[in-house]
Amino acid sequence: MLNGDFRNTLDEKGRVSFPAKLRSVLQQNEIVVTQGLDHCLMLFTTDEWENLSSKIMEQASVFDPQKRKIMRHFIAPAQRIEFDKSGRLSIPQSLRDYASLKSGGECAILAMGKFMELWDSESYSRYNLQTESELEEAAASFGNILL
Amino acid sequence: MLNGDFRNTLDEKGRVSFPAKLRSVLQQNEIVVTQGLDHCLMLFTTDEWENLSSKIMEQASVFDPQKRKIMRHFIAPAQRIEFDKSGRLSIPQSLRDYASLKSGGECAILAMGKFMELWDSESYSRYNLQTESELEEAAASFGNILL
DNA sequence: GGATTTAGTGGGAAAAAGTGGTAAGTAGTG
DNA sequence: CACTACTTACCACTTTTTCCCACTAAATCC
Repeated sequence: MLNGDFRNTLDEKGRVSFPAKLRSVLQQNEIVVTQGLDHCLMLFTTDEWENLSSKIMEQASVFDPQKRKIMRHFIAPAQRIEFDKSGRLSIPQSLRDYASLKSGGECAILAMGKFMELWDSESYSRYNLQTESELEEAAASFGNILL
Repeated sequence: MLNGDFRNTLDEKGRVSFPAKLRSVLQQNEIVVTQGLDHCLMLFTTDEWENLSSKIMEQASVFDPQKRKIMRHFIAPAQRIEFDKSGRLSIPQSLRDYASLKSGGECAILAMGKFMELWDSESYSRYNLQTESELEEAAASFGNILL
């Protein structure tokens, strides 16, 4: 079970170093990156990705507009990326654009359960501000689980 | 299993360089291009195309208006195109028109499973904006797969 | 608390990918 | 048959990516 919240910088060449703590849990030299929701990127282990994508593809018919949307959003942008010698990921341009990751900017890496998210730090702060009120409501509906 | 999301430019002569990463997966130096849905082009390996088109043709009766439509839309405009020495595809005029690909404009190449799509970049952005709300709904129905 | 290891950052050189243009060939037209 | 328009093939250049090495900062160990 993955967890963690890290801040690293995306350098001029579009590389982020992937937190060592997460790498040691993953036990593999590569990861699958694709578009997520709310304009962040989602990261999966190769196994998790195979699992997820095959489930999507099973259901996917090109003639259903919603499924086309899902395929274009999640399946197409997915890329297997290997860590370099210093444990960094080189994020492809199109994915950087989607998550508005700026060269030289800070990004947030969140790990939760079976997947991870990669955010532009500013976008993430903005998201947190905008959804602050939703948190109360959301937490309320989970109240009985918590205590 | 193909995947990827790339942005390349269509030059003044109607050529797009086909992403090297996809070419290395395809293992052949030609591809079949035809009209797709949502005003993009669809690209197939020759094998996939043979497979798909013969399935369409089996069912096709000239006396059913819907099937005439399918044949005219997918079968008729299909073209085998070879890569040039620098790995580019020269897109025929009529297909460029269908996808409103502009000379000197940027285009998006999406790969998903058994086929690929070629979009005018602007049209694709427009599509993404228009379908942003659908994504939430569509993703919701896949929520249980994710976790 | 100082020394050693580990994580994270930055940059240079080589390779690969993508782009633009000229020349040669082909087909269609008057 | 000649001319024009268009396509194809080839070559040269630019940009991006990849690989490697070096440095700094932080954490860990004794």
